[in-house]
Amino acid sequence: MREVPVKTSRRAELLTLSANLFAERGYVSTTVRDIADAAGILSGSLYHHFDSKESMADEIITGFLDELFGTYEEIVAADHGPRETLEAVVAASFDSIHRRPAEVAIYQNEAKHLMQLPRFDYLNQRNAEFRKLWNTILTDGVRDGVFRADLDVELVYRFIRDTVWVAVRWYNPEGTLSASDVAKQYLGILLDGIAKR
Amino acid sequence: MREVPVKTSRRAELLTLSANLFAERGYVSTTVRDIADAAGILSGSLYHHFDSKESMADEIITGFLDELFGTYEEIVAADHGPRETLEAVVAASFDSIHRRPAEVAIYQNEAKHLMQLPRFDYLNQRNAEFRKLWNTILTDGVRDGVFRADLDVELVYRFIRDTVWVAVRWYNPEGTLSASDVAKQYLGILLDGIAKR
DNA sequence: AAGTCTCCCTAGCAAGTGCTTGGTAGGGTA
DNA sequence: TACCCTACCAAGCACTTGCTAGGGAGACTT
Repeated sequence: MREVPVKTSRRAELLTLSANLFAERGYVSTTVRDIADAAGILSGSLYHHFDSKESMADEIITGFLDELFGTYEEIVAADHGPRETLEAVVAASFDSIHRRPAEVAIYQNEAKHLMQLPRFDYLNQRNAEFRKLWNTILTDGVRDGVFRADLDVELVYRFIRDTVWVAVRWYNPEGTLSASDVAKQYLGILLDGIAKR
Repeated sequence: MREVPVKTSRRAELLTLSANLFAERGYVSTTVRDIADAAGILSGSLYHHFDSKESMADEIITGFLDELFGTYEEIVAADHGPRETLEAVVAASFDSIHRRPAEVAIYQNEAKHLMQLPRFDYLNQRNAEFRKLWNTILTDGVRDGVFRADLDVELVYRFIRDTVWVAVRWYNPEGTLSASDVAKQYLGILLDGIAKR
């Protein structure tokens, strides 16, 4: 009934491997032969583990999004104020960039194209969830007088969303700058601006 | 000696067309047959106008970057203060998103991969120029007391760069929100933050 | 009238694409 | 002994990729 560890181990290994390749070279530019080469097997052998190249990407993205939104739900459930919630969500996002850079990169770079396939319909749902999350935080914050009243909430949402995720392009998990450092710096700019008082 | 208008017209037509396709579907996913179909000709006929698919992308990106950096140079040459320069550069960038969304999208999405080809070495140079531009503006601003002293200039540069360009993903040139509207909102957040005083 | 140039077509090639097939070595289970 | 499982290989199929060779119709130039 339970999955045997050994079975999932090889799958997970191959998924991690292909996630890195997808992130580096892009989904379409990564061939099944590339993946197989990296794994030290032949391309046909991949199809013992997976139905298709597409299903590999699916599994990678699904796993990532499930974990990410699990974290978001915990934060929202904690039910702190808008500002604390915003800070926690931003911190959690940068943390996911730190821990799963490949998955974030794939989500960033390939989602737009994959979303068009029926199989990846859930990406649209996740986007809607994400948008709702941010709109709630920002709207609550404006209502409570924590955020400026003249904000275009929809626009601010887009700015935050894009700015946070796009950091995956330059963030180095092994670098001296930690994810929480980046989050603090970013929140400093976002909340108080770069202009001197 | 001079190029005949008709000659460049057809080229320009095909370039605009392929730029749109590259932006929508991505460079690798756009086939020469896709481009030819959109132009109403056969794929082989494209090679009367261009050496290769790669040279089409090259010409598109080069044209865009030359224009963009021309504008930047004018702004820097005007030699206003750091804050005004920053505002002008941001405004010019959003304006280029408005006028050439396809080119910006291509630059955003494909530069990373194209840069690895010797032919596209100039992308690295342009990146260096861009970085220098922003570092100068920010460093000068900190020196003059216009920007906060505790800024990590390198980090702020990355945030601004990415945030501005990534807007091409959602900005709609035909929408109600103009490029200067977006620039104003963005500068409001960047300079003064979203938190209420 | 002859030549040249632009723009396109017909037809195809070599290299690569995702994926399928039949088969096998090694291990565990009854 | 008989059976099944996991993980893989060898070979190749149908199709797509960027690109090429050679030619032809029409407009312009000389």
